[in-house]
Amino acid sequence: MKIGELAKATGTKVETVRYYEASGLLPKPARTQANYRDYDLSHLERLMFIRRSRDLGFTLKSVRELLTLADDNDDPCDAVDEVASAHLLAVEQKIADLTALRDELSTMLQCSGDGTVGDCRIISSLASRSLPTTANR
Amino acid sequence: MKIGELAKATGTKVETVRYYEASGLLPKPARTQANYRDYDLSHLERLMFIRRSRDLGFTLKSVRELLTLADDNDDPCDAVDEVASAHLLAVEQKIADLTALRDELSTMLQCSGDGTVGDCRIISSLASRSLPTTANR
DNA sequence: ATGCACCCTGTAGTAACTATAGGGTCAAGC
DNA sequence: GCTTGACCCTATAGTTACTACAGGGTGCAT
Repeated sequence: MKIGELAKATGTKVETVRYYEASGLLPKPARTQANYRDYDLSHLERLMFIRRSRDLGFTLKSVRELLTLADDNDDPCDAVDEVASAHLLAVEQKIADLTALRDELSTMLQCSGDGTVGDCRIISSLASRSLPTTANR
Repeated sequence: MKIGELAKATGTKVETVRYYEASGLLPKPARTQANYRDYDLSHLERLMFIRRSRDLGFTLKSVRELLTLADDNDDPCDAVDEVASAHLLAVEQKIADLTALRDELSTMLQCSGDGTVGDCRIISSLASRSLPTTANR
């Protein structure tokens, strides 16, 4: 199959497919006489794996790891578990961070009124958390 | 104050401060005879505003908008409100996305066992969502 | 033979920094 | 008076995961 078909079948852009090849995630396919990439089922499966992993928020680095692990069919699956668990933890952390952030934002927005910028609470709440008494963070 | 002091006072890296200047967020300060940047209180305040906004997840583009709006002290504060509300919405969307993702990940992880990669459920659940019947997405 | 959709390579652009190279400045200590 | 170390300067490249050209070739239909 040609790159456009592969791309469509996996919901990927053509450029992205080429990018995955360039970064070594997708093996180089055969070429037709016209120098077109010619993919087979194994490429399709691998690309689907990559896309699904990306959809689940794994970085390409993690995808690379997962692919390496998946290729070694006899390895214990602990390492896979580790990658996935680490990612789950990271996602949970991000949710917690974003939730805190949402609360702050919505507090900030609640006291917004009809005034001008001069006495806008949003602006002033952005301007100051702690004033220049000591260094923060 | 010198750039290092400003950086420390706002929890910013020196390079980041220079980057904000280069991208027009922070006005160019005076220079000492030795060509060192020489900041005053207004810079400190502006940088604090920027950092606080960034901490709340605003993009630099939004920060730029907020700063422009904040500078125009007599404008109605509606525009500020709009930027902040849009951001709140985006954050809420992201939380929803990540929550769905977390659920999928944790489902995936629940059925992980002690086997080898050959029958690892994580790998197979990454490999296939829908098989090459139709295009997805 | 001409149009159109598709393919090719190679390079640059995106966001928001971070890091490096290769240099100058300043105050302290010997 | 000279060195050492911490700081400052500019300019450029690297990071992540793509996306978007520019400039060209291919294949099929009309």
